[in-house]
Amino acid sequence: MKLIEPTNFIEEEINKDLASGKAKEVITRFPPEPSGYWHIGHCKAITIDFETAKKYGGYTYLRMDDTNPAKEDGDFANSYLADLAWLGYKPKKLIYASEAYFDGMYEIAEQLIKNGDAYVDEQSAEEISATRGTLTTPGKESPYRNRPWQESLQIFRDMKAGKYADGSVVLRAKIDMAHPNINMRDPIIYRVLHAHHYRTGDKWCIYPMYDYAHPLEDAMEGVTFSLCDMSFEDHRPLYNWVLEKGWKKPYPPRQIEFAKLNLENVLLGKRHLKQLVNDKKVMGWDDPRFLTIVGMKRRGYTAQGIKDFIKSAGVTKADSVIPLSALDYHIRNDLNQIATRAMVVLDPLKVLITNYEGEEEVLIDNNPNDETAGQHKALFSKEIYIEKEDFSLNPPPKYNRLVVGGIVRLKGAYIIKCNKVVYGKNGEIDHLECEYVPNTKSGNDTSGIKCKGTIHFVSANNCFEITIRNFKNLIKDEYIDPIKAMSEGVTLDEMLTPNSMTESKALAENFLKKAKIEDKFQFMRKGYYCVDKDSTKDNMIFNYTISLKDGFKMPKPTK
RNA sequence: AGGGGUGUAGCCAAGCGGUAAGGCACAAGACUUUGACUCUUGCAUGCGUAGGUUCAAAUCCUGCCACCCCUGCCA
Repeated sequence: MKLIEPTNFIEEEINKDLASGKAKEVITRFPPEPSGYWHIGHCKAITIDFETAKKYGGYTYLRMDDTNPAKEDGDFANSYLADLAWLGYKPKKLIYASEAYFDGMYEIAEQLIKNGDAYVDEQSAEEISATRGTLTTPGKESPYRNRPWQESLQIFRDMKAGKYADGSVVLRAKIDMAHPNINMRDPIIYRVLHAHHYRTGDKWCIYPMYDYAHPLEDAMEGVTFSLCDMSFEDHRPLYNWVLEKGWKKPYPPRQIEFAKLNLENVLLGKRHLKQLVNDKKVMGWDDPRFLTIVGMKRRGYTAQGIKDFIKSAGVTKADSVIPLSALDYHIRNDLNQIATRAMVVLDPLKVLITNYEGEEEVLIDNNPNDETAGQHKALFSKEIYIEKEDFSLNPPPKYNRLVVGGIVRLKGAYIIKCNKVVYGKNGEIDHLECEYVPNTKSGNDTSGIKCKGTIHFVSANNCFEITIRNFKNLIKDEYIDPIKAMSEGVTLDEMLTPNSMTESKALAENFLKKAKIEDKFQFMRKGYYCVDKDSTKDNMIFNYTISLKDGFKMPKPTK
């Protein structure tokens, strides 16, 4: 296997192992426990696992790390397959650790007992906890620690046969109760659990612990590099101990840790998201305000944008917190290349073109940055709607939209001049009276008139009402680190932005009637939106994905 | 003297003894029939800190400081 030009420390380590012959190929795994929905943090791990292996011509397994029947559920496992496919990754194989490796792990456990490397402890959970010692003091050895291995083996077999109650006995690795690393103080490697497993049913009533299971799963699978987050760094000595005592074969897997992804003003914890779902603060796990995969997908984020963001963040061991603006950048960047342009007036103001009768087609580029995207037809007619904020009675400096007596270009159509503001009974502006300049049609402008502003519009004869779902960040700006805030006593409720989801109506070009769920559009000059799954034939709902960058700083109103 | 990690700009991050890449954000300007996109320019005499080694140190050595993780029969 050839070496590559490393782009991060993990690849440097892999290169070293490949060069020295410690490893022969790069096979990785992504090992979720099927007990919750994936979020953007998982995307980082997934991306690293899959991209790293791919770069070396290796491959990646998707392995359900389902060693705890009390927490796991097959629905989650199925959701992962869909999420992974959406992200654009295809695992070499889907493996359920429970089905594939439980037998092998059990055999190895018996071997460990026979070798004197593991023993059955009959102390209570409280006793085990109390004798583990503390961060600064060593633990005490269990009275069962040096019992004959034959005794341990017999009990272990009886545990497996169902003769012991939950919590009454455990199998422990015999390492060192005085070890400065607490993980090495005779860790429990098997516990009794009479629970129904979503894959293996009632076949087992003893289940291996993570620290014992993970290295053996990796080894049996043929994984060569087991990449995980920094919180497992302290577990690496145990990972290696299990391999050394239980696996004993050449080319064991190597665990390498990297720092996980943290974002400002974002809550990702399963517990907290679940609370928000249960309390009906959001629409569900796929709420567009969540950075779960299903949430981001519904919001209109693209897999490409998410992956670009993750790659841009890099792979290191240092703690970091990335502002949301970095994610926004990559989402916009990708959407800019793929989203179809459309004209939608979010807050309509009626305009009558006094010197125009009838109607005519105008052509709008589907994507000015992509010639192959084609064009679609919009309409110009006597009665149109423009955005309220595109007209001003007392314009701020550098305002180049419509003012009384001023001109503006209607995107794809004519230049118009505003002659009169017509007020309604309540004193509000009812509509504008404008005239169009005949020889200024887009693509055919012979007038020579220079017009600074271009605004979007819809024709009354070519629009329909849609529903817009607007989103604000779920967490208030001041809570950059929500978990920390909670630890300081702030409640989840206090951190929530009030009315972070609102609905409004807008007028869209008829062209948008054909749009299907998840289709992505740029509402010109406003932002990116996508069709929500709640849409019906009579009520199309568009989710606000993200705004366009706005270089014009609208000054505060003058009065 | 518990153990394990990490400190480079507002935020990420290259750098691996030869004189601080790049991106985000921000600012100014050009272009523009989207105030988008694109383009140009600016943005660390400084690499947690104090010493030391060297012709030369973000890189090597020593001390100190700060922050993160670890006492589940969770993963």
